Amino acid sequence: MSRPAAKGRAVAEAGVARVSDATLCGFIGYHMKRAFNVVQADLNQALKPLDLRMVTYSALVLIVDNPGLRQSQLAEALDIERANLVVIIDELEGRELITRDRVPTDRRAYALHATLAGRRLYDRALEAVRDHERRILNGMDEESKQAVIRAMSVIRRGSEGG
Amino acid sequence: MSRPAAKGRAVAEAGVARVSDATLCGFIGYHMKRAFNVVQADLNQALKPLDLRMVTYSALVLIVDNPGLRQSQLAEALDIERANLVVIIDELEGRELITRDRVPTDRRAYALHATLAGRRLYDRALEAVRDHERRILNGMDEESKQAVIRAMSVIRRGSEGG
DNA sequence: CGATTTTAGTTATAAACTATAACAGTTATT
DNA sequence: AATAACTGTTATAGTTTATAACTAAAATCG
Repeated sequence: MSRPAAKGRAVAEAGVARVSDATLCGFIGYHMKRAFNVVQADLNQALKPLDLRMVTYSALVLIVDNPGLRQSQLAEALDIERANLVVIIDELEGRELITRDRVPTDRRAYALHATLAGRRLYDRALEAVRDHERRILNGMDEESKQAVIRAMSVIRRGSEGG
Repeated sequence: MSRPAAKGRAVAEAGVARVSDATLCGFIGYHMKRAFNVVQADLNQALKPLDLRMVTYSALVLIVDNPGLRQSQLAEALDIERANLVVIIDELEGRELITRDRVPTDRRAYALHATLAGRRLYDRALEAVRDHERRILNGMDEESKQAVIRAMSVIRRGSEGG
């Protein structure tokens, strides 16, 4: 009788009543991380039926869109180490979604090309990712989307020049 | 003489002239990932002198701001597994930045508190992170920042309800 | 030309991060 | 009192990311 015990909480004190992240909320980066976690989780969920992860999906898209791409170009575009790209390419090639074609004029390099199966999966994946974005953006208006893209570009640009 | 060879490019064809990420650029998630990579790299760089990483920094901030916090509360707030939080707390405790205090009313739990050294590091870290944000946002106007925060909140909210 | 340096792809390996299951001790439920 | 649920922990395996070293081929330069 003497203690209402908020929302059915039991006797033992349960630390703080509510965790405040007010300080962290003062930083854009915090909001970006939290939101990106959601995006990544949902995206991987959306790609799972196609047996793709974020990185294999991105790689496939760039290979389809840039026929003849070299592995080192792809690694740079994806911002991952050449060494780590190898296993990704191995996987896509093993599933016969892409081919590694020796380049006659530079026998060190491989030119990457998507197979028909690769292009078909590309189409399906694109569809799945469009659905995913519609879902996570939840009816966000076009203006807001553009504002985000502009802001993200500012951040990205900053890391290049001086 | 017959071949200008764009921008001093040597004889062997170097795959595609320029990698197009136009398809991926159609997705907000892509822009977020690219930008977040930059943020994360710069943040970790900024925190390195203080021997903090993104996650240890976030944990320290939440502990300072929420005295008496339980590990399970912190794990949930940081969106990481209880099991994985243990080593993080171990590290902060080992450096005497925080203490694990047994709770008399619930002898399973530990209440987390920052030490004086922890609060001092908190202050320095906050300063460093503010500098970092100023750097990466590169003079972005307040309105754009708020637009980003609103958009990130929309994404984050979407993952909670139905 | 021939020696040296650079590049492309690869392998091996370590480090860091994440997820899962199982456990002891304690508290809550019925 | 018996059972279930919760807190922190350990162990472990899977993933991702970073680094160094290697082969083969091409570019550079005396």
